[in-house]
Amino acid sequence: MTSETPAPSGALPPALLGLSTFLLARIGRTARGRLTEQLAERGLRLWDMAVLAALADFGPQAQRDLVRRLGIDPSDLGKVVEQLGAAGYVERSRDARDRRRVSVSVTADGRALLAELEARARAVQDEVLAPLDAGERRVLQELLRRVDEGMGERRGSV
Amino acid sequence: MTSETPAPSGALPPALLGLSTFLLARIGRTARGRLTEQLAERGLRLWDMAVLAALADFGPQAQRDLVRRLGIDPSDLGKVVEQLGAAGYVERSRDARDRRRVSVSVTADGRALLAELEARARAVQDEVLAPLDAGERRVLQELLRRVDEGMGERRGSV
DNA sequence: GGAAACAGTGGGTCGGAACCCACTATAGGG
DNA sequence: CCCTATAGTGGGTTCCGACCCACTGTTTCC
Repeated sequence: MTSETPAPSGALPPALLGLSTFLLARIGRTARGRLTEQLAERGLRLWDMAVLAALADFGPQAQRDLVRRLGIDPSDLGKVVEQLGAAGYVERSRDARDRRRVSVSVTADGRALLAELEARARAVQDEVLAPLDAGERRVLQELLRRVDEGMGERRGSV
Repeated sequence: MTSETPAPSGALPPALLGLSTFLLARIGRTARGRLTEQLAERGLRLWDMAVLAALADFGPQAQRDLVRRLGIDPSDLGKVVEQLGAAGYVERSRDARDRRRVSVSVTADGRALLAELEARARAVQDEVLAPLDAGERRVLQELLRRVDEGMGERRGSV
């Protein structure tokens, strides 16, 4: 019944733990890691989820819109959409008005998948935020939302 | 005065923004990235700072202790210490009691460097947490600290 | 009708982080 | 004294995400 985790014997340096920057980096990394793990169980990555969410929330749109919205590289998006398409989670069709564009839409299967992924994400969340009660989680969520809003977006937003 | 950042035209999917997991992943990634940037200007990486902080906070110790404390790979730590030593930020000496061990301590230069790095980290923090006032930052810090404490530590803690 | 801009695709590169193994030197227990 | 465990070093590999270029087809503007 030995722990699966090697686990540091001592505590981390207060000099680091006192920096929100550092905590954010550290916790964010863990959250990201666990989320990625969950997605990997379905053979997916963060971008897949982001694309599905964008399509579900904003409706069918051209790849170029997804590129701008998500800050993903056009080439990479192509690959993501290709995979999602092959698996039946999204559909692609040439835009009749502008035949350069490929309009992408999420299928029913895609929506179902997204729901599952969101559930997994929420599970990760419950794990990570375990020390906080419901009220505190709401406060945290709100603070994070505002921080996120204010962040000058650079590349690779997701 | 055109923005240096390409910047997504539209907003991100609410389905994602509603997940704290996602916000943490995203913000944490940004924080980490900017911090890494700052360190890179001095030719350093996160591990360098972590090691300096650990030495400053807990005093001279063997590499093996740093390995356990920080959850870093022993081999990687060796490289970090080697670099820091070459630059004069830490000193290494064989432990007289147990000559297998290499005791590492931070030098005056190392402390000065650490102070500078902390200042840079705080600058990043001011940037990232700009939307929050002082009180809110304190709340956030406290929530993060508790979340961090509760996180079952896996590998690569820093 | 031709030139220039744009959407998308395919095929890469590059750098970083995590990880791992083989080896030396030392310690400590029987 | 031998055998095993430990500390550290050197030299790798592997994986992934971000990035980039060259190219095709299409539109737009003159």
